[in-house]
Amino acid sequence: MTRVLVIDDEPQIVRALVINLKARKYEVDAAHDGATALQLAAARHPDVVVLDLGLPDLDGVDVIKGLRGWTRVPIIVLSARHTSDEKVEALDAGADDYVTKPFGMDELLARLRAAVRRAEPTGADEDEVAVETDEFTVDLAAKKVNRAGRDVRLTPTEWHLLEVLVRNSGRLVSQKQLLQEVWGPSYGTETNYLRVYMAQLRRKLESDPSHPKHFVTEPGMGYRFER
Amino acid sequence: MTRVLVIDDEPQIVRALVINLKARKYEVDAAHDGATALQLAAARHPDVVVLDLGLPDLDGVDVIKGLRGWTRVPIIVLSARHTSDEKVEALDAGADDYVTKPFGMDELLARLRAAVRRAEPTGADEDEVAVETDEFTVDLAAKKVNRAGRDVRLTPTEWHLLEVLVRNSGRLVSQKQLLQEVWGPSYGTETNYLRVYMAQLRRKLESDPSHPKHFVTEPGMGYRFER
DNA sequence: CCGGCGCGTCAGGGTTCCGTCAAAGGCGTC
DNA sequence: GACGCCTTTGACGGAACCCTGACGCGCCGG
Repeated sequence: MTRVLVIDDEPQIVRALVINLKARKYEVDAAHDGATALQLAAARHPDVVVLDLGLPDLDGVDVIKGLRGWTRVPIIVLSARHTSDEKVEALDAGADDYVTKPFGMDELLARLRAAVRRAEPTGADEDEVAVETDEFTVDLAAKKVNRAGRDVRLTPTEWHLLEVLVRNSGRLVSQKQLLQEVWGPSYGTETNYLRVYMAQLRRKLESDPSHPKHFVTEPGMGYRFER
Repeated sequence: MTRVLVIDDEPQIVRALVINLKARKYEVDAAHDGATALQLAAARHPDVVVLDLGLPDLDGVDVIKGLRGWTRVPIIVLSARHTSDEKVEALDAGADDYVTKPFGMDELLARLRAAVRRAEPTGADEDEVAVETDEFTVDLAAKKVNRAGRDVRLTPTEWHLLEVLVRNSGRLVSQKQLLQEVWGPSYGTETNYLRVYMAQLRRKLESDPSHPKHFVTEPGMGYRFER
C-alpha cells in the first residue's frame, strides 16, 4: 500500500486530505509542524510527501532540504503563495511539484499519482540511510559522520558535498552536477570551490589525505565516492 | 548537455522558450505538431519534453500516450485550459507536470529543472546501463570500466570515445561522426586523433592490443565496437 | 618494383587541471 | 566592537592530459 505523509498546520486541510486519501486506499501519516514531519519521515519512510510551506516552526524550504539529505521521496508542495520566486525556490530546493491553494482535490490526487508512478520503478527508496567504509560511517538521516568512534564535525557545505557524493556512491559525479547541487543551479564552472572543499573532506575523513582511497578524483570529469 | 523537445503550434511561445532555454545552455529541438514531435522524440531522445496540449493534428493526450509507449522521458504539459478534468486526464495519461498558460518563465524553468533532476540518477533513458564483453565491463551510468576485477582509469577523451562506440555497439561508426561527437562539430578530418586514442583504448582494454577483438578498424570508413 | 595511402605506435612539449596554502570577506555571537 | 567560524578568492608548483610530428608497416595500384 502506498504511504503518504501529510504535513500541514491547518487541521481542516489535513482532515480533508486524510479522508480523501484513505478513501482511495492510501496509508496516511500526518504532522502539523516541521520537526515532527522530519521525524515521522525517517521513522515511516513514506512513498510520497505532501508539504505545506507555511509551518509554525521551520521554514518549508528547510523541511525539503532536510528530507533531501537522505531520501529521494517525491515531495509535493502546497502553498498559499502564488509568486514565482517562492515556487522556484521550493522546486530548486528539491520539491517535485508545487500546488497553490486553494487547490482542487482531483488535481492534487492526480499529481500525487503522477509523482508516485514515476518514483515506482527505481525500486527501493530503501537506499540505505547509513553508508560505511572501513574508516568511517556516514548516517544520512541523522546527518552524522563517525570516524574511529568519534563524531566528525562538518560545516554545512562540507556536509552537503559529502551527501551528494555518498548518495551517488560508486558513480562518477561530474563537477558541474556537484556545483549545481551544492551551490545552486547558477553555478557550474567554479571548480576551485570543489578543490577546496574536497581537500577539507579528505583531511577530515581520509586516513592519508594526500592519497585518498574513498574520494577519488577523475581528472577533467569529476569525483567519485568509493566505500 | 540537456536536450529539450518543445512542442507547440504558437510560434511566439516556441520562440520565447527556445531563446530562454538556449541562453541557459540547453540543447533545444522544436516541433509544431504532434506527428513531427513523435518523430523528433524518437530520433533525438530528449531529456525532457515540453508539450502544448492544443495541437493542430493530434490530441495532446495522444501525444503523451505515444511517448509513454516507449520512453519514460519527463513530460511537462502546457495548456490554456484551467479545468481540473483536463489536468487529471493529462497527468493520468503519463504527464509529469501541468502548467497553465499564461505561465511565468522562471517557474517553468524551475519545474523543468526539477523534472530533469529526478530523472537523472536513474541513469538509463537508454536501454542498457552496463555492457559486458568477455574481457571487460563498461558501466555507462557510473562511468566505470572494469577489467579482470580492477577498475581501469580512462581520461575524459578516452571515455567519451568509448561511450560513443559502446552506445552504437555492433554498428559501424564513421570517423567523421566519432570526431564530431567527441571533439566537436567543427572537427571531421583529424583522423590522427582517432588513431592515437583508439590505440590507447585498445592498450587499456584489449588483451592483445595489436590484434583487437572488440575495437575493430574498418579501413577508410570508421570503427566498430563488438562485445 | 616502387610510391602513395591509411593505419598503428611512440615520445616530447605546451596547456589545462588539480592539490595546497594563505588571506580576505561575511555573518552571527558574545 | 571584537571574536570565531565559515565561505570565497587568489596564487603557485606539480601532475595529468591533449595535441603534434615522426616513423614503420601493410596494402594497393601504377
